[in-house]
Amino acid sequence: MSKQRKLPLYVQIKNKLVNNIKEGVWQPGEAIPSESQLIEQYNVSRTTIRQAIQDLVQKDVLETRRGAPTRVKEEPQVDKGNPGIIHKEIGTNMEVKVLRFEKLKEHYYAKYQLDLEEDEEVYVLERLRIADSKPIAYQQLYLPIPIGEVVKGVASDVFDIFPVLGQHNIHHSNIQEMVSGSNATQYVADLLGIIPGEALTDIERTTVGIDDKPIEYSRTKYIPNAFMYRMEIGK
Amino acid sequence: MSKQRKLPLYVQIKNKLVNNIKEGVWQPGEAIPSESQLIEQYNVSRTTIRQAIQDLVQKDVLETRRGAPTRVKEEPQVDKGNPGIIHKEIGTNMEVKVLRFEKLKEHYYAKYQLDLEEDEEVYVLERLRIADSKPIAYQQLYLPIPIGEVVKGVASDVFDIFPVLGQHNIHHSNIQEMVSGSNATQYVADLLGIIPGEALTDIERTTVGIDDKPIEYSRTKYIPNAFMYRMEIGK
DNA sequence: GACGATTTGTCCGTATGTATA
DNA sequence: GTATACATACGGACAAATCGT
Repeated sequence: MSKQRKLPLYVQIKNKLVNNIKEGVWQPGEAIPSESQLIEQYNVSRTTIRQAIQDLVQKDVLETRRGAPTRVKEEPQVDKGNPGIIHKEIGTNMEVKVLRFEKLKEHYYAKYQLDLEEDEEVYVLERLRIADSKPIAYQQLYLPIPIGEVVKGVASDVFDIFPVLGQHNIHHSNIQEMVSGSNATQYVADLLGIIPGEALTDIERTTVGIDDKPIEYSRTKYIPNAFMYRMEIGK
Repeated sequence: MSKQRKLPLYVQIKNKLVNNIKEGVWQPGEAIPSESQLIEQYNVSRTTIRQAIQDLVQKDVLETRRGAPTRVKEEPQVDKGNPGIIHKEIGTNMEVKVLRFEKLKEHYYAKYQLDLEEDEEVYVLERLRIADSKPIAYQQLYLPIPIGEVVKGVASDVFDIFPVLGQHNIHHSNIQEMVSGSNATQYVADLLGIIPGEALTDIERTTVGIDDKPIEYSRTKYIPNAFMYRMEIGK
């Protein structure tokens, strides 16, 4: 710990603050001690405390408001959904219908995306996403076995599997998506009630967990005007 | 501009710095005056100068290194495609064809998106994006007058206007995009050589500059299988 | 390579403004 | 209205990295 001594004071303070949050001393949403209190506690200047706090505000760990106490951010920032991405399916009455849910031995590309070994199995889940009784998307999800087991019971109940995974402490840290166009095959067209050859908007997604292991590889084919994809980048 | 007086000093300084960059007084890669010089020039304390600079470092506008002069970033951030966004138009031989380029008095929604006053004019640029002699997209760009003047000369030569704007020291800090589906109108279908009613992938984009003023609002309608949109988020 | 001047980074203390509770 | 909190702004000091001579 002697190396700590070489770190700037404000970084040391920052680490202490983060530790208090990690250890649950200060819960999300809770106020942390005021600047004056921290000055006394750590025996440093206001500048130092403020620099530490400002850094953490920047990282979305803390939240400051003039006049009000500084608080720990509600969102644990790891799993804040999609930083700046919104998928919106247009409709009011949403359902999902499971077409298929089984283990697969052979599916090279999915296994490649999920970084699985040649002899490992993979779960495949095919669903129809339905809005107001009309199918709007055909979705294929490929899941590693442990993830699949979690999803198994709820595949037909939940529209989005991530909250469920979150409940099982499976969190993602990285999402990669590819949006492109394709033409409906006969099979998909029949499922979606459209004409073969009609254009679809495809979303191909690979999700990686906080342990850097893939969680999910999926392909979803949307009827274009039943779907909206919104994105914001930058600062 | 008396409202400026109510802004914190460091924000005023920040704006002045950004203006110098925008006006090309300080070119990308170049050093800006030292803190001591800025203190003299603006007659404020070091704290104030530093806060302004730190804010811009945070926004990737400036770059500081202990011991070395502070410089304007070479690539004012987002220009190169940002935290993992790739738009790919599928084809080898790319062209653009300008259909229309003129000032508009009336276009409420575009003005709203561009944060313009009721009586201000707006440039509208309509182009056809062509790959291998086949039209793949119909694009409408709405630009504030000063931006439009810059684009004016090159509208038919460049596929992407941002590098051009970059050369004129107009840089963006924020992009918001909406991807959705639509059906081709008769007008657009004729332009793209498709059948009316066929599905298109729409990209609606609002781009904001480093001075927080909107640069561009655009709508592009792509033939789905001529276009790919790839995105990565997370750490 | 060494050295001094310059520049940014860290840290202290203090004072005042302004929003919140 | 009062007290408390963070936000802004000033000033000074020394450390550490860089750069030109």
